[in-house]
Amino acid sequence: MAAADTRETLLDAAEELLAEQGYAATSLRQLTARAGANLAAVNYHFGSKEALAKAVLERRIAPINAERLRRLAAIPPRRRRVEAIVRAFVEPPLRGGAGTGERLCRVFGRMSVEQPPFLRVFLGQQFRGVARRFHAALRATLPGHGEAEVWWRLHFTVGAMAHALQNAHLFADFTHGLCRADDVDQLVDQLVAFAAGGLRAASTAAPARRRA
Amino acid sequence: MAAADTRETLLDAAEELLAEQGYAATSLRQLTARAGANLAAVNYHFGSKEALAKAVLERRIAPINAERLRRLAAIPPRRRRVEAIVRAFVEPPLRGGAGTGERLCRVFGRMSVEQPPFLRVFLGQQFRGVARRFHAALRATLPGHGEAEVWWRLHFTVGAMAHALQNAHLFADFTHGLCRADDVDQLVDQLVAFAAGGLRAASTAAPARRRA
DNA sequence: CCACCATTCGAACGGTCGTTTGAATCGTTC
DNA sequence: GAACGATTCAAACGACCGTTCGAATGGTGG
Repeated sequence: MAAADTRETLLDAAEELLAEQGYAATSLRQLTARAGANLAAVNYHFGSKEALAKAVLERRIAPINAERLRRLAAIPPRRRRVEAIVRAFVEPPLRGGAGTGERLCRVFGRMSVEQPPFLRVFLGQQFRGVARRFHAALRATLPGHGEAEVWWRLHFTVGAMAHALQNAHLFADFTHGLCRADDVDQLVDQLVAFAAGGLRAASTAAPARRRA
Repeated sequence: MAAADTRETLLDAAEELLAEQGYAATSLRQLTARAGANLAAVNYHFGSKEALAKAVLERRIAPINAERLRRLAAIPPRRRRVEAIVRAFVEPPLRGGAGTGERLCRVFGRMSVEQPPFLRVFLGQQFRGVARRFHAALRATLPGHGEAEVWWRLHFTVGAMAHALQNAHLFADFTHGLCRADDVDQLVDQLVAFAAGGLRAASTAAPARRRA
């Protein structure tokens, strides 16, 4: 097998296993076995397990964030409604770069939750710029909402997206197969409607609030 | 130290570490050291690491779900608006049983994402009943929405809740401290407004949809 | 054909993991 | 105070971890 092939195969196997089991629970022996490569190949091609995990994310994040910004910019000013902005934000990661939508999103979700210390700074840097752009676009479309409020709601949207894919199986059980998160079209439509509704909700007054 | 104390101390230490690092990344040596107990204490009191993790969840889930149902039932029929139902659903886990709100929710989030195989069935059983009750209550308040649709949106609400706490630190960085997830009052208010808005959003038509 | 460099391979390293064991210790009961 | 069950303890078990190393292998340019 050519060297480039081995590298790519390792990245694919790592992407699968990180999505299924997370970072700590995935061993290099299991990973290289699935990739049909030698155990030492990971350290030869990437240097370490951490570097491999980083490479898995790097391979996907950049194209997805670029696609998000491309779609955001492509929305005609007359159609700058919340739905369109949310769709530009959630659809690229859900559909993935190359048919890897669900798996990729699960990797992100896992990593962002497991947060191996070496990834915190890295993940923050990768998403900060895109988040700012969408935050600004949403504020422009929702003039009555405060800055913090829109941040909160964008954050909630990310959570809804990540969770829906993470727990696709559990969710299908809950609903006796009524809702299937592997139907990406349905998922995107439902998520866009929900998040847009949440973003548009009346601004919270914030003063004197009741306790329980 | 009395036996009951050791048991409880182990549960507390496990709750902290599972929230911070997840299941796979937490070792029993680290855990027992923090609890000031002997390494063998875990296997003596709980039988295994898996059983300890299960016990951590069991200690909290039942009271929280009971509180959810209590609050749901306590809503006067005249005030059965979406906001009240959502608040009854999200506030008990966020505030936690005994000042442990954030930590507990992080444990849930971690576990539901990491999904150690031995916990999948367990978690499903614990939440199925409560989820059904809230699904029914929401449908009664939102007569125009379909069954699957309300399931989707309840699922999204859970994701928003879990994610907001999981990534509290990252989020505070993004917003330069503008949004602090450790301010539970603010978090609950923002989440209730967002989720209620999302739940109330117009029903998705579902037919012929565009592709990007 | 040969020398060369990149890659693969089997084997081992030290270290940590969850678990088990058997003896030491504690609190209670007679 | 002696006997006893419950609990704690130090130590070790085998297994698996990420990483490293030197030899074997492969294709390429001289």
